[in-house]
Amino acid sequence: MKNISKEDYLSVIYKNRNESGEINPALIAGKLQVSNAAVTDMLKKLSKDGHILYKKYKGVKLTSSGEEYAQNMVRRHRIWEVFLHQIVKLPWDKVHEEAHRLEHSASDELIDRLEEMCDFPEYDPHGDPIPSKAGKVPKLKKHIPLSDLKEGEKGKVVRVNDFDDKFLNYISELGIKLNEMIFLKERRAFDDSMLIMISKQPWNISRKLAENVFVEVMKK
Amino acid sequence: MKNISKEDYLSVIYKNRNESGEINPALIAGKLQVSNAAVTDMLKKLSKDGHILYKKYKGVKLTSSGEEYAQNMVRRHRIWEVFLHQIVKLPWDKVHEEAHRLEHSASDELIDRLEEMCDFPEYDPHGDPIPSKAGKVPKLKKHIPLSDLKEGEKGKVVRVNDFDDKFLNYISELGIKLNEMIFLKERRAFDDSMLIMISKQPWNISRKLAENVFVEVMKK
DNA sequence: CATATAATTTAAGTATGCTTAATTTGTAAC
DNA sequence: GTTACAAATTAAGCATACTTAAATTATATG
Repeated sequence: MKNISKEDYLSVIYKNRNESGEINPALIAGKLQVSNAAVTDMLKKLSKDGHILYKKYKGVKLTSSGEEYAQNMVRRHRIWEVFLHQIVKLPWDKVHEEAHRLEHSASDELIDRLEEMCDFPEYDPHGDPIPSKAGKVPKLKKHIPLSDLKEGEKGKVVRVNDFDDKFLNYISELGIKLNEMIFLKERRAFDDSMLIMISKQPWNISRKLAENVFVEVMKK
Repeated sequence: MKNISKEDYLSVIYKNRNESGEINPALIAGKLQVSNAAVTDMLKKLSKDGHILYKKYKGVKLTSSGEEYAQNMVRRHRIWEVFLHQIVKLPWDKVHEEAHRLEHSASDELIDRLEEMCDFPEYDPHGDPIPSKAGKVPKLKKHIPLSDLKEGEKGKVVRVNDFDDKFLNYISELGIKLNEMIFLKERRAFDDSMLIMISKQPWNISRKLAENVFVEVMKK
């Protein structure tokens, strides 16, 4: 129970860095709901531990050691999510929060056992890939945000952002879940909202919502 | 993830207080492997929180609020133990350590769900009673330490102390487990050891070991 | 009943991970 | 190329939960 904060920081860096592997302190602060000063503090420690490359006022990047550590934390989190959903039968929109608390506590052996019980899943209940014990990360099918779907197109939900519990709760009420089909009927330019159909039910959704649901475009 | 230490202190007090509900700081320090000074420190905080009655140099006692809190922690721990053993199939002697890490993290809702999955167990894998959500603590059958068994008597294992992982591991190797029959063949006065039979296998065990295994005396 | 000793408490100090406020730096706009 | 602004860092301080060493208290024994 010692490295909870460090583990959280490394996870956030791993999950939110850009294509070149960099991330701004302010983004970390936002995700973790702490001050920028707290982030600077922790970056120094992580740097001293050899988990990140860090130059003052320059970018932050994971070292291979940091990458390994972070990837393992992400693995732990996602395996807990699958386990809680698949075995314990917690609802899809509740597992994120619970898994976040448990991910720091379990032994590696328990995580491996849970993975086995879930039959070595490749994706978590939100569609995010689960790194294997050996460090392999399953590839996702090509997908785009729902907000980029064109009028008249159909998409299959392959991933949703789990940035917020209320968001998950809400889309779950709309019937949005993994592998569900969404048909984009109409876009309303004036407020960027859009009318979608989910199993014959029409819903009007905001751009913000659509940006956090990812679909594989289906041929008509 | 805030009250880990407080929760541990309250659990230890709950589980180790004497018949009049009191406990010495030194015993707490021993169980938690911290200094006596650390205990004094925490006792002040727990007292300020209203969880214990505490007078300097006098005894320590749980208030009803502290009792409730502690009992809930014990409940959480023991439900995790049963779950890890019964559902996850971890070996009997491994669940204590793992449960200890998880007990602080799960939500009350998850604990209730795990309890339901295990079919509302009354005892954990070491024979300790599990307080119900309503606060009821199942009674144990009348039992004595194995060290008090007389030569020629037979006892059924109803409980073992889970004070130490190595201890559990060792007795598990001897074949000692819940509901197992133990026959006391001979006592050796000179070193307080004793010769026992477990499913036709003889073992010589120390007094220390025998003091931590509890049996229900069986009629011949 | 004085005193020795063991348990307990206090005092001072450490590490971690935060906070707010002040300062420094990088960069984008003029 | 200044300058203005936002982002990042430093500084000072706080809470938690420990540590060791010194002081205090309870009590057990002669």
